[in-house]
Amino acid sequence: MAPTFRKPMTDEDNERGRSFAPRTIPEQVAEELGAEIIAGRRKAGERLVELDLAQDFGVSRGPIREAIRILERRRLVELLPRRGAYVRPLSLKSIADLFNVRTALSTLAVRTMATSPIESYVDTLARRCAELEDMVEVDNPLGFARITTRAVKTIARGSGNELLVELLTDLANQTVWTTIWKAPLDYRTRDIRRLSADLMSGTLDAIRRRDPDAAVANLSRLLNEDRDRAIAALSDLRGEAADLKSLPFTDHQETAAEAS
Amino acid sequence: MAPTFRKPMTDEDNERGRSFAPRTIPEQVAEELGAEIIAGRRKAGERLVELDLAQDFGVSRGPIREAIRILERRRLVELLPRRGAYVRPLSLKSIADLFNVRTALSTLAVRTMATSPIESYVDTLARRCAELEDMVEVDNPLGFARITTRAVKTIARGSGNELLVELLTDLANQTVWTTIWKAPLDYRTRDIRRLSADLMSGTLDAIRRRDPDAAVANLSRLLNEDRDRAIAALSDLRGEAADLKSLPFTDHQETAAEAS
DNA sequence: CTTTGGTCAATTGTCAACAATTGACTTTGG
DNA sequence: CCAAAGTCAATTGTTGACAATTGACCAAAG
Repeated sequence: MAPTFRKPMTDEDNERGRSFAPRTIPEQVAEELGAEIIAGRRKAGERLVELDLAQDFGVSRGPIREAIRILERRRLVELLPRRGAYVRPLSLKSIADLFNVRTALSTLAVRTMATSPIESYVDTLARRCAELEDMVEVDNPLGFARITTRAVKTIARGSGNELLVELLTDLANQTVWTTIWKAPLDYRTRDIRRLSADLMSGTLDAIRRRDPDAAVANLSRLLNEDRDRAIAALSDLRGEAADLKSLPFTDHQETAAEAS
Repeated sequence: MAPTFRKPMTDEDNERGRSFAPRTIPEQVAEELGAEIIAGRRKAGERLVELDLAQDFGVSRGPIREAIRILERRRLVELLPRRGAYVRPLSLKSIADLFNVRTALSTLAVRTMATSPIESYVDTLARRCAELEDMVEVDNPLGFARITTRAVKTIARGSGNELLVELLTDLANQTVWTTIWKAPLDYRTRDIRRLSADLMSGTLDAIRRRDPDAAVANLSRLLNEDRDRAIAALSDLRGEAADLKSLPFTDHQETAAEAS
């Protein structure tokens, strides 16, 4: 593009319309492209060609390359050396694995928070609970999922463990993505939303009572039921889930740093 | 600094064709540089200047840039937009956080493995236990720590959850690094090695008995004692830990991507 | 003596051209 | 007709040059 110093204003930019813009171009591209992936506009397994992306975003290949590495870090794309980048597809098993890890980390977060909470986040969590309550009667499962995700992130923040916040943010993005991706969005019925909202409130109460075990019990039940429903819903699409296994890169390469 | 050994990727190299180097330059650089960081040759908080690294490794800045992104993914460096890359320093608190997350993930791994283990990894774990047993009487705390790390990774593999393997590999690298970094390496006395070896064996037995709770109990006790000793040892160096706080980026920047 | 503002070198961000590799297609020989 | 080898376009890997930003240094004013 012309030697301008800023990414040209596009529709996507207006869409996001945030007051504080991300600074560098790779970050902007990563955020936008990541949003496309999470929103399902880029299909699982789709190849991401650098030159195409460069033209789409009006920048050269350098920043695109870095953006792809950022998205790899966020587990949204898989990078195969010399073979290109692909939107990371998830097998049914790896989705289950994902939910299990998420639950394990959330459990640590909520236990920590219920032991010595950061008060301001308790209030934030209370707000999230209220939002969930309001959404019980509304048929907006995706919105409900998003609030749940935020509540979990609030719990991570409330634990004071920044590492947890970081890890759970990435994993939560993936679970939302998964949910949107192919699962029937209406698998959260009204009854289920009722139960989820109650469990989250129960978690909040337990935190306020400084009762770690109760907090863990509530939250892990919530997340495990979430997992079971998501898996069940996805299993119904077995046909499509099947050709998922045939996609490129279910295998992982060696992590080299095991130097003896 | 004087780099150890590395291949300056020249035209001659390509013509001759390297027998074993199917990997790309950024990966090689990341591995080498990551090893330097883990080995403590690069100090915590040290700035990594692209041009210097480029000259050290005999390549241009492009691959260096990507290598840095790889190391950011592995949590070994912190990347500040337009301000450069730094060897990630860890506050006492974030070390504790790290160990806690590691325990939480290991707990999930061992519970899964004890429920439905992949047999081949049970054997591998048995081998690790034997190695630990052999090292009880030897005064090689670093080696002991490494075998422990490998055993944990084996447990992750044995759970069949690839995500866990990936996450625990990164975190384990950091814990080893931390241990080397400033903690007195001799904080693992013979008695402590004795206990650790026994707890790992207990974990193995529990897995073989298909007793998840016992497996979790053994392993989490092992890891938690590890954490407590590491923290205690590091706390003795409070003076040095203090100037750690004065390093660049102990403050937490906004996580802008609070996906709307 | 502190503060404000400007200048400048060092460093990171970006780009476009070039090199090397891959995977598909074509050709050739059996 | 099939198999093996060679060819080639598309794509990723790498580079050096150029642009933009940062933080430090220094000067002048309060």
